[in-house]
Amino acid sequence: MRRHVLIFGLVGGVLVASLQYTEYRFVVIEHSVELYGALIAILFAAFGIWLGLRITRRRETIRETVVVKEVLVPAVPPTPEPFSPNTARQQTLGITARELEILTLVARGLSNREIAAQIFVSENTVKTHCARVFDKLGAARRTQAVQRGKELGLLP
Amino acid sequence: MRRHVLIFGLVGGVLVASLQYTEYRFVVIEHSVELYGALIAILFAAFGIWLGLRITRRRETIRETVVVKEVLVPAVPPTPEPFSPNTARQQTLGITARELEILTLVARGLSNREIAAQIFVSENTVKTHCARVFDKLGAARRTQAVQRGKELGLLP
DNA sequence: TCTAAAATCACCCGAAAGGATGACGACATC
DNA sequence: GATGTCGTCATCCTTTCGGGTGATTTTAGA
Repeated sequence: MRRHVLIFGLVGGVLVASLQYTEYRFVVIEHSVELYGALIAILFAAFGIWLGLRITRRRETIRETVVVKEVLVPAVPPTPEPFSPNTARQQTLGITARELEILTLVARGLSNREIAAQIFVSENTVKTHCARVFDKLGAARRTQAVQRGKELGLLP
Repeated sequence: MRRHVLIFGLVGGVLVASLQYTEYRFVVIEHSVELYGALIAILFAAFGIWLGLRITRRRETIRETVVVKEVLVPAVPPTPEPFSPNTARQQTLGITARELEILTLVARGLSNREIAAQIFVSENTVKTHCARVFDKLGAARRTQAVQRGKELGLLP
């Protein structure tokens, strides 16, 4: 995580350097300092948002694994079907929270690339999670994994 | 996380300091646009981070003790849910019976080859049916097609 | 503080899937 | 007979998936 700050520093440095460079070539002529500032502002605001999302993402997915609720299933389940995930089964299969998260995104029909973009990781990482969860589910394809996941009550 | 903000602040400070330093050493020309830009950059990066934290700061991490408890559910047959396929929707989408048949097999997690073997046609034919039904469902992948099919009531 | 698990990322390779297009025969309908 | 739909099959090409391996970083828990 420290790495992000480092990256930030580097990017900032490079940006400032390049800005200095281009400054002396184009921008300064038109004295559009406001535009220049706005550009930097937008750029860094976006970068900051990204960084904020990235460093907090892991915080929210922290260990919410074992919150086994002692829920009594009503005799006549209401129609909305809240879907309580079968955490016990997930435990016995050794499927991590992250893996299940990827699996749900797979079930929504997303490609590895789309999943990667959505949770801010590389496509390779998504593939790794997929491979692991496929192995744990005994599935050879993502469609099969989704089917198994629904059978086992891991997915709604 | 506080630590990271701290580090971030430090890096930012160093950046500004070095900028100032170099500013006063070499580029003492009247315009300090770089410093201005750097300041804006840092300011808005911080703002972005704050924003990112804010928009994702919903639930605190909850940690509870593990109490895996088997609850005896009042025996209620899950109500097999006869599942009447939404034929009307199928009609409006122009999905043929054969295509829906292939789609259900896709939903079961079978590969094109397995489907071909099961319904005694060539793999190419399966691919053609798949392509057609994907097009009609507006899906790019089979997982997406399955998801759409369930949403539309075409699949159980 | 040390250790094990989890998460991250990369690279390679082969297989599977998907897109585009064309073709052919069966069958129904006009 | 002409037309249209459906099912069948093919080829070429590109993209995506999946398996395997190895590595580093982060986190949790003892």
